[in-house]
Order: sequence, then structure tokens, then C-alpha cells
Amino acid sequence: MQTRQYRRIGEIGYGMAMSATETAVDAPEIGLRELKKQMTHDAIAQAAFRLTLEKGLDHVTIEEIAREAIVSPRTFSNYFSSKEEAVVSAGSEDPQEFLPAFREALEQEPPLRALCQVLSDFYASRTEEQLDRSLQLLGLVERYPSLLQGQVGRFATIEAELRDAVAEHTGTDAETDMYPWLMAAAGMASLQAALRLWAASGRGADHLVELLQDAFNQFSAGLPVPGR
Amino acid sequence: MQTRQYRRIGEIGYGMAMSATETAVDAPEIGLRELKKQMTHDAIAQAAFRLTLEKGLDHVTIEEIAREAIVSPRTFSNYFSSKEEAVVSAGSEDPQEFLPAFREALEQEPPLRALCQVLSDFYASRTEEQLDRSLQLLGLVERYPSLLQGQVGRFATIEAELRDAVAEHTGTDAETDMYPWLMAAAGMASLQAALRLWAASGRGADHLVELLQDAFNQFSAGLPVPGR
DNA sequence: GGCGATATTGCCTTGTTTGCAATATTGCGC
DNA sequence: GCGCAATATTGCAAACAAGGCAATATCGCC
Repeated sequence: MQTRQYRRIGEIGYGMAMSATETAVDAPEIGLRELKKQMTHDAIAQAAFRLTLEKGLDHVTIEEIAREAIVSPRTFSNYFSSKEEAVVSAGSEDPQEFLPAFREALEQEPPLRALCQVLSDFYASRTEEQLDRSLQLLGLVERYPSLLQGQVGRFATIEAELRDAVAEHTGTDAETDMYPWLMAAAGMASLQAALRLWAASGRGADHLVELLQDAFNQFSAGLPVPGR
Repeated sequence: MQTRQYRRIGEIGYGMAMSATETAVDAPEIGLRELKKQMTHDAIAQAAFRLTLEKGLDHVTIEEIAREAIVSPRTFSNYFSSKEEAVVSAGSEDPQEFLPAFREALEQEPPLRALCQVLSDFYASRTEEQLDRSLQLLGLVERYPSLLQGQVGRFATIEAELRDAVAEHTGTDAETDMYPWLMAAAGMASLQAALRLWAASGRGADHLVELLQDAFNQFSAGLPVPGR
């Protein structure tokens, strides 16, 4: 999980050196150093997540997490500003994984449809293990409200990126135009509702996708009252 | 600000005793004790808010806030679990102020329209001072990301109450039906978008109401792409 | 192989959180 | 009014967390 993609930093500098090696599709082009950083990041997050599952959030200390990840407590603080952040980071999706796809899809479909498509694809292609992890996180968030804030913060970040993407694409300004806000919010609301209902249903990944599409469809239809 | 309304607790008990005194419209019917609690709650929140405006969030300590509100630091912790919570609590609207109205409006209009109406009325009837306070909070949230989490948490609470109200009214189950989730989320998204654009616009309360209604209209219309 | 950049760590200070027990205040029946 | 029960407030203390700073270790690159 947490496979990362890195922003291309123009053509600056590295050009000569790397044209020799294979310019891999989603390769970092950023040294081994950065890679190791990601690894410790993930190691800490994993440790936090696992220990929380085992012992409950408030019986886990930063010191313990750090020991588990084989770093100093001080290093923990260099990566995360709280236990909660670490736990949530380990269990949830990395927005960088579908944002590029969303930007591409925007070229071909209206935003709402594009996002629906991208998210559906994304979740349809997740492994059992990844989905399990999402379920576990949902459970933890329900059990510990303090995690909720961390998660909501994470969602807010994704929403902001979606908003920017939409604003950029439609040529509207997120400072004065409402559409990007509503669009991004509708997307995240669909995702969140689908995830929670899916978790409650106890069914498989295909049901999650159904729920997602249902949510998007309701938004497209102007949120008709179900009963009538 | 923060005028509270209390749930009517049926006809239990107090009947005899209070029929003598005036059964005030939004009166607590809950002793002086409860009232004082609200007062210290507000006093602490006010202190937190004002000090943060003056000195910046991270130059304010709980001890200081407590002194300002004339309570012990320990008492602060009895009311709020963090500075952030206190600050946000002081600056933002109390959901109890429009939830009852929303429940009533649900009897007469479809949910989306009902919520739009209730929120419009609510903000239209706010004083300059109250609106100023909202603006100040928006500014603070922008300046200090850690406040954002507190605010989002507060919004989440309101959203949950909206959701329950909608689920209850439409007879749907929030555990299995998606409509209440989407409906509540759309409402809060409209509110948030309207507030932020309004803050950026620097215009008056009537513009906020316009923005609110615009947002709700876009949702009703199925979020059409603006350009075409 | 050495140098510059940067990641990691330890130390330390300040602030936060929470349980517990003591104290003060309030509501209410008499 | 008076006193009792309920509960709000406080002080104390211990455990934990956050973050600046400087020393050290490690990496990438020439």
C-alpha cells in the first residue's frame, strides 16, 4: 500500500544523467534517499496501525510505536505530529494514487462522471488485503473519535486537491466560483457514504463499487427524495 | 452568541412546581446549575477565542485561557479537550439553533429545500457582530490548520444530526440507505462553500444568503457543469 | 575517498492530559 | 431557613507529547 508517485520536476538538471537509465513510468527519479524516507514513513505508520489494532489507541505510546519501527521517538515526531495521524496514514488510501487518473479522465468526461469512474476503477482494483485494511481503519475510526479528526483532515486534503483539479480544468476560479467546491465535496461525500455503508453491509468489493456509483448517480439526478 | 435551546424533557416531574412561574418559550426548565455551566463554558470559549485573535494560537496556553476565564486549568480540561476545540466552539454556530427548525420544515418541504430555507433564514437573522465573529473564525482556521480539524469535527457533528433528522423523517435507515448521508453532506458542503466564498468576497450578509441558495440550487440541478 | 546535504538522534524545556481526592457550591425536601 | 445529597470545581501529581537545538550518522555525488 501507499505506493507513491512523485511530481515530475520539469526537465531541470537530471536530464543527462538519467537518459542513460530507463526513464520508468512512475519512477521517482529521486534518489535512494527519498525512498528510504518513504520506507521509514510507512514503517512507522504500519507500527502505529498494528499496535493500535492490538492494544487500543490509548494504550499505545509514541515511544512504543517508535521502538516497533526501530526509530527514535524523536524521529517519530519528524514524520507525524501525532499518533492519530500515523494510524490514519497507514490505513487509508493515498490520494496521489487516483488524482493523476482523475485529471486525465477530466479531459474526456464531465467531472462528476469522471470522478465516479476513477474511484470505481480504483477500488475495483484493490486487493482483498487492502480492502481489509480499509475496513479495519473504519472500525478504528468508529471506536476512537480522535482518529476521526485525523481521517477527516486527510479527506479534506484530498478534497482540496480534487477542487483544484476541477477548478483548473473548467477554467473556474476556486476563489469566486462555487462549482469546484460543490463538485469536490459531492465526490468525497459519495466516497465516504459508500465506504461506511459498505463496511456495515459486510459484503465484497463489488458492492462497494455499486454503492459508489449509486451515490454519484443520486448527485447527478439532483438528490431526488427516495420515497416518491 | 451561543444561545442555547434545550430539549423539552416531556412532562416529567417539574409540572406542578413550574406551572406557577412562567413557562418561558425556550426556557431550560433545568436549574440554575446547568445555566452556570453554560456560562463558564462560554466564558472559557470566549477567552480562548479572544486570546487567539490577539496573540496567535500557539502563543496561548491553556493556563492563560483559564486565568482569563477565571477558572482553574483543570476546569478548562473538564470542558474542552484542547485549545482548538474551545476556540472553534466560540466562533461557530450552535447546531441546536437551527436543527429544530429544520425538523419542522421537513414536514412541509423536501429535505434539500427545507435545509436551504432554514439555513438562509438563520444567517439572514444573524447580527453584524455574529457575522463578524464567523468571519474571524474563518480567518483563524485558515491561519492555523490545527483549528481546521476542530472545525471539521464540529461540522461532522452537525452533519450527523442532519443525517439522523433526514433518516428519521423519510423513514430510511442511515445504516443501509444512502440518501440521508448524501443529503446531509450536500447541505454541509453548501454551507461550507458559501461561507468561504462569502468570506473571500468581503460582501454583506445578503450575499452569503445568495451564495447559500446558489449552492443548494446547483445540487438540486444535479451539479451541471457551469461552462456548458 | 572526501565533501556537502540531510536524516536521525539525544537532550531538555515547556505544555497537555488525566485520575484521584479534597473542597465548594447548588438544588431540594423539610 | 437548614441540612443533606448531588455535582462542579480545584489542586496535586504522574505520564505523555511537542518541538527547538546541536551533535552525530548516513547518503549521494563528484
